[in-house]
Amino acid sequence: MKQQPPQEYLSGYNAVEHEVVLYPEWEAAQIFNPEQNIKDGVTEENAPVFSMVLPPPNVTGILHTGHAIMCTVEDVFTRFHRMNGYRTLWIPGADHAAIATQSKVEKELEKKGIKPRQLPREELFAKIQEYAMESKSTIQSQLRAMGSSLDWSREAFTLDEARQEAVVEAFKRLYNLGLIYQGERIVNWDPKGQTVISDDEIIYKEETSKFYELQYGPFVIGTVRPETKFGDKYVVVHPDDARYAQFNHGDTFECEWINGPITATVIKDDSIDMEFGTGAMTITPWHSKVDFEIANRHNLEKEQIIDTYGKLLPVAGDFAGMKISEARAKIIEKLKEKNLVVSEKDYTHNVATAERTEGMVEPQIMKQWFVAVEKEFVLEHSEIDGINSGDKVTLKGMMQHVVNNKSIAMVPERYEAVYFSWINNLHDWCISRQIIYGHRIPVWTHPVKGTEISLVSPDASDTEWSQDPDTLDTWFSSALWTFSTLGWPNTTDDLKIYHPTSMLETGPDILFFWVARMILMSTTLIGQIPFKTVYFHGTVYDEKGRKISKSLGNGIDPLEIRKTHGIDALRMALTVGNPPGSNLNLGTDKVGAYKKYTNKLWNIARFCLSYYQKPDMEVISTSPWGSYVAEQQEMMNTIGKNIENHKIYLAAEEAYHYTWHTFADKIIEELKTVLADTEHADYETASHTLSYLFKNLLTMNHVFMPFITEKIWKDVRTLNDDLPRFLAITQWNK
RNA sequence: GGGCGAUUAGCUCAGUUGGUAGAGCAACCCGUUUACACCGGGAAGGUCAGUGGUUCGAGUCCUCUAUCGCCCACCA
Repeated sequence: MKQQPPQEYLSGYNAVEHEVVLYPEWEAAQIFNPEQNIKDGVTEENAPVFSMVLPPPNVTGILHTGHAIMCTVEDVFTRFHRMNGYRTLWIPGADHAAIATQSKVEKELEKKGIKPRQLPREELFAKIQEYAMESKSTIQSQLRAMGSSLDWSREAFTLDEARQEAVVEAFKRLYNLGLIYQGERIVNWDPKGQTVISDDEIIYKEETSKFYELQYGPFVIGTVRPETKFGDKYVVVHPDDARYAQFNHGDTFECEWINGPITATVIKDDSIDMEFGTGAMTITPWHSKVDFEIANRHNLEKEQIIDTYGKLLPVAGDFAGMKISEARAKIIEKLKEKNLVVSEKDYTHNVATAERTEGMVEPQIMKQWFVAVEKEFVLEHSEIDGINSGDKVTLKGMMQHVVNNKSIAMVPERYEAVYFSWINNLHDWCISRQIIYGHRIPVWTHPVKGTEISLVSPDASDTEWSQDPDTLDTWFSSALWTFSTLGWPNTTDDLKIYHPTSMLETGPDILFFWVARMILMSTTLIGQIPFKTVYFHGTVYDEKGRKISKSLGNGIDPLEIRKTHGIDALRMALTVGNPPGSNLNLGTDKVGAYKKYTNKLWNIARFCLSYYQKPDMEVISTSPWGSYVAEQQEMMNTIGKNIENHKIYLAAEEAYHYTWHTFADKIIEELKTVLADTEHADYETASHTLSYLFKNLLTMNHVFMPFITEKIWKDVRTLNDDLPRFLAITQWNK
């Protein structure tokens, strides 16, 4: 018998209309909560576990294609495992993104004429927090819009109460192990942002500036930064340089310099490049990393020339108080008057700028907090392959070990080499920042009673306790993410069940910032790897392969495309042809192609719902179309295998191809002639077979296109009421 | 300077251990009384960047080159 499909199937598929209804239904039924799945009998309690954390989006912006790709890929893996009987957990959250958030809010305050740095600390913090909370709720709703099957009951924020507890505990343990220390070191100072930043937060920009050769006693030295040269009293040459053979290490000489005569010392050091310039240079240890190291090797004096606002100090004499940018030309003028400029030419080189503020980075020697990556310590508790509890280890060593022995696998594999090359050059991690938004360094000092690590004052009645004014690098708290979201430092069931997590899916741009730091924290603090597999998705470019940028206006806004094409279409476009680690050139055309696909599926449903009846396997077994059943089963196996092997780009394409060119073009075409005649001898078997294949077709497509398939499932259930309430919790192979 | 990736149909890209080149989009021809014109059918389109090699056989493995992209380091 034949029935009318629901009225809405008579026109094309309207994506948004269904999307906005379905997500709240999923959420209300808590089907993305693994414990609820067990209660509902969807998952066995002792089933294998699939767990994953969502890389927490920064609270500074709105969802972009990068987020969309992340949600999509992760949701495909999550839904697939949930539908295959795994106890499946995917945890949502957001990152407070310390510097990024603070500088964004400060800019807005400045526009209103408010000087943010003059506000009391608490007041500025409150304003930033207010912005962060607002932005966070926007992002949450956008993650839902993508169809992400996240367990919202476990939502976390890197700066919420539970995570503060985790951060303080982590700091305390590392401090007690001697891995966190405070030291005077040369650091990257951002005068614009008024904070230190880590090496990884530097962006090098090409710049053409003047390269001067200056007469320095008997030497000619080169520089692009004459404004730092006031205090230079060491000239460094290579020990093997024949040109300077007559000078010995430690020789001194008098020479005329910017502000009058000085006494200079000759230093011989291997690090000098004899080919470059004259092979002689003077050093400014306070404001250059390389110079700092040379000075340390030879025990030379260091003197600060530039203050933290980028202005010259009294050592500059007449130039004191000037900004370096304006001082440079004037200094050269004076040097010319003194006849000390030998030559000048254009020179292209890279200058260090701060990622967030885009200000020039000015190295400074400062007292900061560091994590020691090469210091040996005893790892009390270890579940790591190849490391025993009580072994002596270093952070660097463990970070290398777990990837080296494949405890953690990266997909694609080539990122392992990138990872190792970074680790090999790793220096101590500077974790203190001179901003106020973030986790405040939990170090309290007392003039008499010493130092304590805690979130609040060790003794509120004793006002002599004072807390370190700095905050922690935002990556310190996100490095704890795989286990802080599961309740650490408390010993929770969640930790036991879901950690180590199964997979981390993220962009390769945060391999060092985040992936490596998570490995560091997890191995050290809980003696486990944080995840077994790291899957790197590609970067999205436009259809011409250009970077997405605001000025080009070439980005696809997921929320706009949602209105015109629907999320399912976007998800397909982001999945097909997007292998891990390779870039994805995405244009509206591609999304349009998959919009047609959703419509195709819609029309398949219109046909199949007309002939649907509860499939009876016994009837089907006598069907002349048995090969279709076998073929579909094989297809689903292939798709499943490809997902397990991280080839979702192939899996999605296979589902697409099967749906369109096998199911629609072959199977429907063949069965429709039989179904047109209710008296046909094969009518019953045709109807049962079609219904069965159709039901599986929805399952097959659900992980990629959750909305449309779930909507159709609802209509299938009206004809087949013993099916699970949601397709999202229906088993893949049943 | 060091490293990685890419180069396949007009465009965007697949091509799993080497065995006669694939998809989508675009363009071309034909076809609309009931699943769908957001469609169906058909045809067309490629010395797989170049070079040398291994092999019975190379888009696939190895050499070198070119172009593009990315990452890391950074020289005063």
